[in-house]
Amino acid sequence: MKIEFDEKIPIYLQIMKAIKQEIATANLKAGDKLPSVREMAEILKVNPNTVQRAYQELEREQITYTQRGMGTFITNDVQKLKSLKKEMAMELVTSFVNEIKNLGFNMDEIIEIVKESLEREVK
Amino acid sequence: MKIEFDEKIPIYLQIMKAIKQEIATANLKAGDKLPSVREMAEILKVNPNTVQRAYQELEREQITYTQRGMGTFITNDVQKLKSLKKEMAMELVTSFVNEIKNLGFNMDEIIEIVKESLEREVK
Amino acid sequence: MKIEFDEKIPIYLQIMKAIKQEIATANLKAGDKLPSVREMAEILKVNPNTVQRAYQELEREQITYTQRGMGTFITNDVQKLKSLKKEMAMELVTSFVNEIKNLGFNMDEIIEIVKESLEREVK
Amino acid sequence: MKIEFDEKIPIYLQIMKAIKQEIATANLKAGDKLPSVREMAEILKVNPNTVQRAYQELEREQITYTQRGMGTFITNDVQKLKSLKKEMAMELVTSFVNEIKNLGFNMDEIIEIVKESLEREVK
DNA sequence: GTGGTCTAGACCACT
DNA sequence: GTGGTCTAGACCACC
Repeated sequence: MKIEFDEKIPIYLQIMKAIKQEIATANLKAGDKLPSVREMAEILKVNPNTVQRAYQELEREQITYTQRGMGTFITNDVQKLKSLKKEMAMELVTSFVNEIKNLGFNMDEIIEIVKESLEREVK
Repeated sequence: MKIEFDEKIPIYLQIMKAIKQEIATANLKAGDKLPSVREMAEILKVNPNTVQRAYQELEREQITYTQRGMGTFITNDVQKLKSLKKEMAMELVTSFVNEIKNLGFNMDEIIEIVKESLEREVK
Repeated sequence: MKIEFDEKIPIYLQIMKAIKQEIATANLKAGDKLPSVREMAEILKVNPNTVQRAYQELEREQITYTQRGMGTFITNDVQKLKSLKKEMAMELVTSFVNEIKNLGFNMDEIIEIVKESLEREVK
Repeated sequence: MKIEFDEKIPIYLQIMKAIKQEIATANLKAGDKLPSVREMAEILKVNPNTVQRAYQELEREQITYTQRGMGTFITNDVQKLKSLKKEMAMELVTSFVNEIKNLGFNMDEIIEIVKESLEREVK
């Protein structure tokens, strides 16, 4: 796992997001062990406390759980994991749609520019 | 102008964004006068320093200019204003497309969920 | 505010508890400002980060809210504050009753020893 | 013996407590043999090291003793066992009374809510 | 001045 | 080796 850190956003949030993406794309699955706090800190060239913070918040969101002295693991609640992907997508889409509407685009125009953008990526 | 402030994002950024949206939707046009710092602060129930900061940044981006003793005005550079809308849209779209791809969706799925989301809004 | 720290329990939890007690006893009321992180750290002879952690958790429990650059305040949700005292009392009582029952005491005996204990305190 | 483990409290402490409760309720009596470390670990679905630690601490408190090759036994010091129950009860009561007072309840109120709680349990 | 984040380094308890 | 907590000290953005 590599992350291009955006200076403007707290690192621990970016770590959380990266892990959630790994889950959404099924690179991380139910029950999988995350790298230890220290390992992950090493990998990301970041202070262990920062990783600790990210793991802590993930646990609070019940995306992970920790076993004392054993490590941190992805939750076994498969339902939770499924809905996670859906939720993340929904949040992205609705906030995008809202914002773009605020700029005064109508439905057809929105579809249009999304398509354009996608085609550009292909090239 | 009313803003639902998101506590997690700097208020001055949210003010800037709102003003840019007003421009994009042509509610604010070239040469229009913005409310004075104090008025705006009053309207938004916000510290005048915060409005000041927003205006300052807008000027740095050459979206507004100030005339001593007269107030702050939208730039007369119509070209600038047109490209503003385009830029904002492009930024929204590309970042959205990137993020949603990171969740493992492919092009067709993306178009699909955007359409779904738009239809839901209509109802 | 002074706290006799119990070495065995995380300091930030003890700070949270102390603040909750201040609320329960109405020493802190809705809207009151808490000492700044640094002030409180000074008062309690504790690292600011530790106070920060306590304040953060209190905010997550919606017992406080923060205003950027202004400080940390007790929530204005009076209902929340009322229920807080009740909840804390309930939790104490039920866990106490459960534990003491586990030791094999019956209802009359429990009442008895509580009374004894209270009388002893009086002297 | 089954234990609902609270993740936040050291498991060995919870095991110790459970055993003490068995003693207090006379399910375990002077001279009784405890399950072997391995058996207990099997029963509780716990690491043997953890059980080992619990047994060790109980011995340090002179609540149990071990006989080489024979196993771990409840002490024969009946006096010790009797006082154990009393001590545990006292500790529970005094800490409960202190805490509830800190919430601003007076003696009558305390008796009142304990009674309420007990009646609720009966139903 | 205010809270928020981060690093560096340390100690502890649990497995 | 694992996570959890704490200190010390620093920098930043916001009001």
